Formats: sequence, C-alpha cells, structure tokens
Amino acid sequence: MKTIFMGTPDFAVPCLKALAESSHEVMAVFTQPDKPKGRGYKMIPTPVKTAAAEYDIPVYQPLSLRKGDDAEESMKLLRELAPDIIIVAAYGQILPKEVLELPKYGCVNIHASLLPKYRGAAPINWVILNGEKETGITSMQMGEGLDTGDMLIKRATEIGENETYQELYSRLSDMGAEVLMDTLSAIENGTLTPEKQDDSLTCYSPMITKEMCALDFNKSAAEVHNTIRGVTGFAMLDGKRLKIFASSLTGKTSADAANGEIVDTASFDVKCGDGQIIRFLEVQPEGKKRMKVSDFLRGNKLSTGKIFNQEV
RNA sequence: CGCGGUGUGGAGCAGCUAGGUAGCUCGUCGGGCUCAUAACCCGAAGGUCGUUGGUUCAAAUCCAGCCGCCGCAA
Repeated sequence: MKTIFMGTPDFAVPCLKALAESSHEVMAVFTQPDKPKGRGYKMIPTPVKTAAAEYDIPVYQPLSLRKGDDAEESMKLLRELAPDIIIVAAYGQILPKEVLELPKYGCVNIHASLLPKYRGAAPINWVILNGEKETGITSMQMGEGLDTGDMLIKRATEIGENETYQELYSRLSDMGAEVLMDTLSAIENGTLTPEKQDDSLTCYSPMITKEMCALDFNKSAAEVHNTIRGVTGFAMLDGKRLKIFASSLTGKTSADAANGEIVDTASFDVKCGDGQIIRFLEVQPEGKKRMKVSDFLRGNKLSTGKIFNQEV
C-alpha cells in the first residue's frame, strides 16, 4: 500500500523501520518540527526524522495540521500523494477531520495501552505508576476524539514487578511495530472486525510533570517503588538531587525509623510511610552518571539515620 | 551565547581553597587461616591525574583554550 507515516519520538521508530522494510511504500514522513533542546539549546532532529533519513524518505515538519499556512500546504501535499492509508504513532499533533478522511483506509494509530484504558499522552508511565500487571498495544481506526477510534488489533503483555518505564517502553515500541504490520495485513485481507471502545471503562493518562517525579516517602513502599519505575523518581540528599532508576521491595519493615530514613547503609534501604522498606538498586547523582548502588556506595559513605529531605 | 556539575590505576570517590613523596573503599592476582565462605589476615600488580599550551625551580593542584560525560531549565 501507499502509506504516509506520522510519528515523533523513539517509540515510533520501530514502526517506521518495519514499514520501510516491508512491501509497503512510505511516500512521506511527518514529524514534529525540530526545536532547540538540551544544553545550549541545540537543534535536535526528532528520532523519527533521523530514522527517515536512513531510508531516504522525504520528511515534512509542519507546525500544525489544523491551522495556518503549514496546514494548508500539508493538505495540498497529502492530496497530491494520495496515500491509501496514514499511519500515526506518537506524532504529537491532533489530526483534523480532512486528514482523517483523506486516505482510502483512513488513519490508523498505534497506541501503547490496552484501550479503552489509558488514553492520552503517557500511557506507559501511568500503567506502572498505577501498579498495573498488564498492558499492551492497541491499533485503532482514528476518529476525531483523542484515542477514541474503533479498535482493530489488541495485544497484551505482562509487566514485570521491577520493570521500569524504559524497559517497558522499549518492549512496547517493538511490539507496536509487530501490531502495525499485522494490522496492515489484516486491512489488506479484509479480515478485521473493528470493535468500539467502551467509554465507561476508559481512563486518561495525562503528561508527566516534575512534581510527580519527586519521591514522597510518606507514601507506601509500593507507591514509591511504582514512582521510581514509572517516572524515574528523585529525592534530595544533602541538598543534591539523586535520581533513582531502579528499586525493589524488600518486604522488611521498620517500626522506629522515620519516613525517608536510611535504615541500611550497606544496601541503601529506605523506610517508607507504611513501614515497609524499599531498596534502591540504581541511582544517579547530579552531574554524575547513572550507576549501580554498589558502585555508588564505594565512594559515598552513607550514614544510618540520614533522612531524605522532603521538599522538592 | 540559558544555568550548573564533573573527567584521578578495572569500579565508585578523596586530594585542588593556602603548588613540592598519588590516597580511600572495593575489585583483580598470589599466599595464609578455616569444615567452609561474599568472612578474616598478609603481600603484589595496576595511574601519561581527559587533552593542549602557559606561569613556576617544581602543577592532579594556579591560568587559558579544546574534547568528553552528566544534572537543571526549556
């Protein structure tokens, strides 16, 4: 089929690659405009743009598809290319009705959750924050609402107890590519049976803010653990920020220690609000690289009784 | 020119403010003790102190440039 691909972050890259290496033709790639990012505000191309360049696929980066000159030009271009289908994976823009209805097979979206649950921007973070045991990929026929289209193919996967956002993200982005290819085959063969989403079962996953990443040791160890896994939590130690990349629940408890107090300096165990003790496994101090706790402890002598500052 | 941190044997750090034998906690190798051990004891190897240049009798330490890694902020 003649396709156009729209996507922006790493998550979309496996989909684009699978598509580009398939029998389908990718006529154009749409991705968000480059923005000044990072230290020194350097212009960083989006991961999808970088991947598209490897396959010599033309890239378009309109500011908006809904209004302005860019939108008009994009519409004109889309009509000229006349794709059979448009594939959208974490593009970051709302598509107007004219775009949705342009291709013969409409627009298909790859979403990283088991719809109708976790519609919205950050489903992968939220399933972990909420301690879900299972998530997956859903492909859907895009409608006008946000992630409300009819579901085409759904594939589930278990979430490991200590699995982190990055790990799940990587797995789901690969799974997304598989589901995409299966969906396209099914569309061509006409074997799909679109399924309406039950709106009563839905929930949204809004974007992540920094406040959400601050660890609150007054919460239960399970909640702290989920924050670490879901959004890479951080805590303040000696006035410096310490990111926590991985942790595990020890199952131990401590009655007399304060919340946020380090109770074991040999393994970096911290007491949480429900008395349970959480163990940090991987950390990153400000200005330093991410490292295993065993490495961290060699050069940073902790003292029992030290308490993490609670202010952000 | 957004703000800031950091680069020292394999790992994580100290030393730099007041220049002058390169240190700590581990790891590795050898030996010892032990029924045994990730435990303990003894010993050894291993470093152009990111890089270039400058100041100096003397620079890991002071000055300038460059490179790398990272946090914040967007």
